[in-house]
Amino acid sequence: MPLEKPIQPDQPAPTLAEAKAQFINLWGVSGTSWGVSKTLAQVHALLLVSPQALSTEDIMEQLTISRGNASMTVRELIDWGLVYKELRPGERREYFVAEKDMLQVTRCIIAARKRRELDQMKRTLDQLAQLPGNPADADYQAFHTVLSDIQQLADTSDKLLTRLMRAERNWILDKFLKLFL
Amino acid sequence: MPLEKPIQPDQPAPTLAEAKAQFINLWGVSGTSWGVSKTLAQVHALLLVSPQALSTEDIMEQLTISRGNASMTVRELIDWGLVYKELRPGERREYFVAEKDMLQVTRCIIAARKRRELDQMKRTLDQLAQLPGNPADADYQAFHTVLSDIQQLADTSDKLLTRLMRAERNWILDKFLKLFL
DNA sequence: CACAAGTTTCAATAATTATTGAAACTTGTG
DNA sequence: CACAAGTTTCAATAATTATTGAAACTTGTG
Repeated sequence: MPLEKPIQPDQPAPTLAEAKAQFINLWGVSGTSWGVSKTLAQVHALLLVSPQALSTEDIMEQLTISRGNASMTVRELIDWGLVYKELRPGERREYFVAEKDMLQVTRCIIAARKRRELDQMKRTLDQLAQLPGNPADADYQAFHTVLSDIQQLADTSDKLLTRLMRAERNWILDKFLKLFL
Repeated sequence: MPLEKPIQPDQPAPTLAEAKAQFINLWGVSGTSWGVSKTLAQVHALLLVSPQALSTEDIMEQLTISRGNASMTVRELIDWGLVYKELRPGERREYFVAEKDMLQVTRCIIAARKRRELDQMKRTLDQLAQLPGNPADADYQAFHTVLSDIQQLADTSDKLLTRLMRAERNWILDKFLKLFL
């Protein structure tokens, strides 16, 4: 709740905490239009703007979410490769840090979305394209044209995304953009 | 319902109708992982594999959805630029055809997703970056670094998507892929 | 092995999002 | 302008998805 509507500060300029809260809020909203849960995006944002590693307890407190939610969400972020566990010798409690290199973050996000949105579809398309039918039927041929156009498109996207994922920072900035824009 | 579980055909090979039904199903499932409603994706798929234009009535019937749903969904597809109205002289009823050129379809989808996912975020980011704070504070600077990294990333994505949208078929296939893969 | 300090799971519930369907609207025609 | 043949809107409801929180589990230590 303190993160949603920060109290009016004494000085006119917003405090750092407020700015962070707004950022977490923005990321949460954007997250839902990106197809991830609000909480996932918010935890990611919180860790991105935290200089130190945070514990599950910290995350629960700062975002006012339940322990279960925090635990599951952090685990998912680790799966995506966006967050790392930080273990402190002699402490039982686990701490979490976000990957701060935005290029790396982008790679993880592209990889995750590709897995979710593209790979499954390609598998099913391949299967569909195999269904044999009457090849003399004009209607059937039209259907197959649509199908193979989509397959080609999926393949092209796949290649493009794979390439982007492997891209180096300089490659993106220099070769790519300067060449094409 | 006939579209969900097609009855066993007499001949071993699947009928065209079955293959189409499976495609509509696939597209519907993929749609949800792409963040659009199942119905939107299904109506699009249905129109993609229909050689003739279909009326609202046809769509309702073939997908067993309500009139309201069919009406709203078709209107949204028209907004996206994926479907056109076809008016027949002397007829009150409206018919709908899908854009069949997959390159064009891709452009529409990229444009729509960019609008939804990127443009709003860029606007809010710009706003956030303006919030002034204490520039001497190291913590504050770290925050601003994250912010401007994200902005740069958003800008790069924006340019890349804009470029892709304008791309010609041959440009994509030849120059782009052959050069980079 | 008992306990403390944590983490994870998962059934119940809350929140969100999509869909229905009846009423309101639009448009062309006699 | 009344009516027929359609389309659109939108409040109510259904379906889906996210979240809670208590119970089960895990792990290290005396």
